Amino acid sequence: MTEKERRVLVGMSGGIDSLSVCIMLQEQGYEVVGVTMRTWDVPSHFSTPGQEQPDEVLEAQALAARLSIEHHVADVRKEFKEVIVRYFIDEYMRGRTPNPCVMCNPLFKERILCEWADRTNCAWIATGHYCRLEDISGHRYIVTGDDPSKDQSYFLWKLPQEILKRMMFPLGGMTKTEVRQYLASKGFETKAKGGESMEICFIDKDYREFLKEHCPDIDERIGPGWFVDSKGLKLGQHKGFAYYTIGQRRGLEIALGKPMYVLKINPGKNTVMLGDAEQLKAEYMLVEDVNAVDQEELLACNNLSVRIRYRSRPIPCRIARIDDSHLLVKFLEEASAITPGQSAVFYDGNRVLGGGFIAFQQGVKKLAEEINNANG
RNA sequence: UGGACUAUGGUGUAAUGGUAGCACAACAGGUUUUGGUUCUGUUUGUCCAGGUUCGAAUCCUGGUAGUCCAA
Repeated sequence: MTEKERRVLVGMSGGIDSLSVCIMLQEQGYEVVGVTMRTWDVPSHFSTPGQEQPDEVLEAQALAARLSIEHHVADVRKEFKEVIVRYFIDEYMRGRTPNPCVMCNPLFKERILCEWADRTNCAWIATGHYCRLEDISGHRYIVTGDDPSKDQSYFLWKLPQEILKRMMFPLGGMTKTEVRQYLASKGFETKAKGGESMEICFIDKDYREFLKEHCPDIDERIGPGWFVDSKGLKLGQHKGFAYYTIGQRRGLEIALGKPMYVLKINPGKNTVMLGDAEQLKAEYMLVEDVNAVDQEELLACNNLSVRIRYRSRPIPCRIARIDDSHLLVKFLEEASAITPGQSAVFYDGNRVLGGGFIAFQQGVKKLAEEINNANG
């Protein structure tokens, strides 16, 4: 084993999970280097007057010092704003619902960790994600973590093979409870009992406030419009389509005697369509920007299921290829609130075969019929 | 302008003269590495002024407002 292969870079958030990763890898004989990314300064994360770094960065530094590991702070605020925050705002302005964690992991976090790994002579990169890796016939797959309530494979479908081949996810075989117990047994009792680690997440409170702050002309660009029903009948006024997302119920400020949900957002007409829970259900969906470990395998899989949002069971499905980056998905069980912009992640059992982003669903039924006719 | 009807939380509605209830909305909390969902909890009301009654959302009188029909 070369010197480089003994060195592993850990993305340290200052939280419970990444700390546990550091300790575990140290115990396994690795030389651990910690990197903490300063992505976005959330005002509430500066709890002491005059401090220059946000709390999570200070916490990570303190933990690294306690473990006597080399530690760096990567100030990536500018890029984060230009890439992730920009994407986040643009998606809402297009009438879609962004999936920032999905974009952030491959396009940002892991890429920057790679750069730092090269710079610090580390062969490996580790994070505290709850998922596992499996190598099958030359491909490396992400597999769900063993703690079903914590599994984070959904957010990682976009990671390319070249990055995956350097990665380690030491927590994939553990439950959150086990991680806490482990941490306590290593002398971090207080930390182990602490609340969930504070996210490195730029949404402090409500994303709507965030949009207004960082897109000051939003209300000029997309002012109030109409809530309509599925027949186009006006139901009331909305505040601007960017403030809503498919499946949303609360915050509509409209009383119709039964719960109403956002069915569709039409940015062209600035209308937001509402309906009941029944109308939210879908048989088909269109997925774009498809990215598979092995496209042939994905298309041929007959045990396929798809997750259309984090924290939901994968839904059994069939897929048909439309072109290189588009798929038509047919759900075999009930699916609800198909939300453009969110990720669709395909699984064979617990193994991620690929994913894509949910597209606008215009014409999806017609497309499905055409494909059925062509095949039948 | 004549006639008829109605008036209950933010909205829509219930309550033989006897504790004003329901749904939706709103708010708060829990859950949660995106948004949304779900769960738990909470607030808010009898148009106004009189009268009858042990007791009025309910009955009576007047006012006010709205809707409908007539012109």
